[in-house]
Amino acid sequence: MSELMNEEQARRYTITQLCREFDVTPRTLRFYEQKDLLHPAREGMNRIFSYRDRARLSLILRGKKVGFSLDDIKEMLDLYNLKDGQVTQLQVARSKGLAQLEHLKDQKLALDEAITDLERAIEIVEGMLTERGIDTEAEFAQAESA
Amino acid sequence: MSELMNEEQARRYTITQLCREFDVTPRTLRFYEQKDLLHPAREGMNRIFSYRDRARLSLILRGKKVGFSLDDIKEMLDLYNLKDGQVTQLQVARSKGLAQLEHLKDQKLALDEAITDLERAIEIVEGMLTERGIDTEAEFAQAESA
DNA sequence: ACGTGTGTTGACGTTGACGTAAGGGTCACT
DNA sequence: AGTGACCCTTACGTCAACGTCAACACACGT
Repeated sequence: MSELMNEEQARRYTITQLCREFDVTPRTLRFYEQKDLLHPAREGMNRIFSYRDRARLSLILRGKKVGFSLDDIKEMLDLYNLKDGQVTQLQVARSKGLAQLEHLKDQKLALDEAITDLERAIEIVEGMLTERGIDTEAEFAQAESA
Repeated sequence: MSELMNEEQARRYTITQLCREFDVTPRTLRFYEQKDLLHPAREGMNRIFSYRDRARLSLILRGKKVGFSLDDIKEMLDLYNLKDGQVTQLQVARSKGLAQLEHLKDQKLALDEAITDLERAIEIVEGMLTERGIDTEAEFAQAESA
């Protein structure tokens, strides 16, 4: 490979480069382009991702990690271009964030409830088993994935 | 015996009765029948759900609540009929329960991480907004500037 | 010239749990 | 006889976020 990395070339990424860096598949990046989340240029047939694309991808994945839908993410990302000092974008992001946060907290409540429910159910089942003279202690978790 | 039979016979449910009681739609019960989770009898064209069906539905919904898939639920429910003192059924239920419990706990860890991530992100956004002289103190939001 | 590796483009499949449409029957009241 | 409530059927649609092909293009090294 060439030793000189001028700035322009440093800010260009091929699809597999980005895939490796962010651990996603090419299909995913093409999907994001199709969804208008990324806008890679073309060189012949091949996609060329810019530094901006890379930054957007990073934001997309972070957004996904906290449970935003791709549509939500697109909405927030699109506001980058409005340039009213980015205030609108920030306000939208904040409001969406607060909503999502509430959503996550609701999920957490439901999840905690599910966990205690399930724990209690398992205890009942184990009680029924020991009643029948079957040992349920110190067994290895039978990792039976069907 | 005859009185008991009468009581048993009295426990017949139409589709909408069960729907109202468990807050599900008719489509759902038909779907469960199609998936072999419920086995209502017919009277003419109409489904007649027995007390057993009602009990199964209750179990189905409880299973769903703790995150079991319908396939898992079916597997466990089907073991009711094997009658080896129900030991097999209990053992399968226990093992599936433990697996699902681990799954839920994993989810909980991810969820907690997502929540703190999102909280931090919101703080950053709010910081950027107050920097721009915009008020972020919403009326019902509990988040105050630190 | 050849294979290998990397890229491209659709188009269809997957998963889970149903929803919806479209059409029609039966029954009790009024 | 009409109205409305309830019931049935089959079949296709939905959502999210991709996965999985198939078929084809291009460059590189040998």
